[in-house]
Amino acid sequence: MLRSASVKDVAATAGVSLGTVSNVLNRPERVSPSTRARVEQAMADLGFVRNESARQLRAGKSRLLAYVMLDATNPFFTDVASGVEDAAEAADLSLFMCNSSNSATREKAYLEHLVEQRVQGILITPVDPDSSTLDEVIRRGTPLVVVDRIRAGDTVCSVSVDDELGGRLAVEHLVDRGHRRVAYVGGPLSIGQVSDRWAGACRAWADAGLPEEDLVQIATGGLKVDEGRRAGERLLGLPERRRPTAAFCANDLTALGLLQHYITRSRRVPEDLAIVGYDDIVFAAAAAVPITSVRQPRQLLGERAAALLLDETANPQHVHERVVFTPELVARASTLG
Amino acid sequence: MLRSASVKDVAATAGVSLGTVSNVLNRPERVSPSTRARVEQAMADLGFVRNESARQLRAGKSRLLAYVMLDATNPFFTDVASGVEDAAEAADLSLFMCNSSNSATREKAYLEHLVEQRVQGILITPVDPDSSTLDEVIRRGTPLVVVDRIRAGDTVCSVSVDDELGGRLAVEHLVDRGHRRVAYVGGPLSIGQVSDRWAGACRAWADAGLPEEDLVQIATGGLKVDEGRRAGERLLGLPERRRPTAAFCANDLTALGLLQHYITRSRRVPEDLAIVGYDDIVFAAAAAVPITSVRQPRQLLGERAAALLLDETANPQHVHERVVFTPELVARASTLG
DNA sequence: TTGTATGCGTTATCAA
DNA sequence: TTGATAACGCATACAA
Repeated sequence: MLRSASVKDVAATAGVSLGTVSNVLNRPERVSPSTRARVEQAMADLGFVRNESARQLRAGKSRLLAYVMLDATNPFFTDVASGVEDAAEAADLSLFMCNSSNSATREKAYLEHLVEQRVQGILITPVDPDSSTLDEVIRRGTPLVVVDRIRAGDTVCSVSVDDELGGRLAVEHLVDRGHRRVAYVGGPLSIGQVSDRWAGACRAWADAGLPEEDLVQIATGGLKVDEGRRAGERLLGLPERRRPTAAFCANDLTALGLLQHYITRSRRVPEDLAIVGYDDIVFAAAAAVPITSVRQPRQLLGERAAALLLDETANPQHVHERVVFTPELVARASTLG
Repeated sequence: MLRSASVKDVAATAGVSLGTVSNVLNRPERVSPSTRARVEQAMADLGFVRNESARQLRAGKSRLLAYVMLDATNPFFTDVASGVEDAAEAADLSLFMCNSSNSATREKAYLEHLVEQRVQGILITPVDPDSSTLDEVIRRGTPLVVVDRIRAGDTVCSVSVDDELGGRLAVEHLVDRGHRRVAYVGGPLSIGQVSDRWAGACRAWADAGLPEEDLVQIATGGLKVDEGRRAGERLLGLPERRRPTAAFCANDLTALGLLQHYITRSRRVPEDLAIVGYDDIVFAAAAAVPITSVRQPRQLLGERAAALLLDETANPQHVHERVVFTPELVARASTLG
């Protein structure tokens, strides 16, 4: 099959004009049943498939949406993606999923491609929400919505979750459970999430009237399982009387690593260390000691972001919105004993 | 920005012909430095972006590759995807990632779209490798490679891992560790993987000269964490003298669920139950009791599949190949005590 | 009800 | 070195 059949080919074998074939495709009611049947037969015989590029060119716009994920190996983002997917499907749009893998270079290359593809719009969890790369995209005419991050200024819509509140919920819970020396595990602080959750943690700590120095920060270089393990090492390396009795981790991956380090060293969770994670990924609930975690409405995040994007493309009076969802603490054995 | 600038617009503002603009884009060496500068300036001023649809239409083919995943929430597939992504990037192709979420309907819709997009080729882990939907795609001219599944006949390339061998490795390991009553946890058997691993398990069991009835099957309805938990319930519901001392799970998700059920019931792993998983996802190694698992070369699977696809698109003498990789057992605490 | 003609943006061929 | 023109496949306005 060298070149696939075009409307012209179909027209020829059906013995009708090209316009009629097009009518069969787009306004079948205008075509008499008999010719329609003939055309449809010809299409079947030739294995005719619409050429989307040509349609797009003609239409002046595509029926494509794109979601640029920050890290496809983090279940949090695949859940967001699933929300986006549902929304795209409902709007009869195809979804282009890309994974920047936390690389600004890769992200930029993808954005370049997407703009060239004339996607209707881009949903993105950017490596750096304030990068000028995003402005460039907008300047060139592709609407963009930031997911799970906040961007300074009001040039785009964004959908996120209140991370400071999340941090507060986590630490309030630990304080309620009687903990008076707590570690915050996460990093780098340059990630908005990490610093906001830390800010919320500090706030809750101060509100409880506890001394500042008893909320310690275990700074990590990232938010993967391995960094959690290393945080465990550092905690166990502290002299016992100064060692925190609870840890609040900036995400579940680090929480899982930390849990593993403690358990494999025959420490008990929550007796030796209570743990709170963040994101409530399926593996948090599935851990040997189910992990208390701050849940974010992941699917909803994706769905809502897609809705904003669609509004921006369709509605001339669209105004940029900043949607902030509320997180929720899910208490499990890792803090309840 | 209503309509983005075209080559024609660029030509007009630069005061040159349309052909010259095209030359600047595609054969800059043919254009005198001064006019080239003028054209480039105009492109910058107008925010010109190539229209990929038009290029595609003109070229007669796209620069798109697609990977249709079976389940984006399973880390196994995101790792395969990352391999595909690397290969696509190296070949300067964009990658369209889709997620069928185990739904044949959704899969079909995606394939339809992809064929219309004239993607160069499709990598797919199909819901049903023998479905005629795949034939339809091929018949309409889009090359296709099956990933992590095998399809009867030789109409397509496929890349997979020897699941029977994997099953054998798992059970041999358990037999070596002295287990004489073992459960196989997984289902439904209609999934090739599940039945092949079971076949391998049986083979190893027979080779060890052990009585058939002591390798028991705990059939599950799927391969998620929850099914693992339920399998745990069923195991603990057995009278102790007939209860298996080890379980081989058809994937890590079920292994994690099973592990959790045992641990939260204060059973010990591996003392009360040794556990072997399959896939060696990051969460297997990260479990409180690190899980022994059969590792598959996930990234490589994706890369190799992409390579086969690219060969099929570029090489007229391409012949379909069936690549089978060898799995490897990674022993950890869940069987080593 | 059906046919004809035009243009979307790009690239390549050929002429100037 | 640059310019004019045709073609890719489709959808639509308009003519028959």
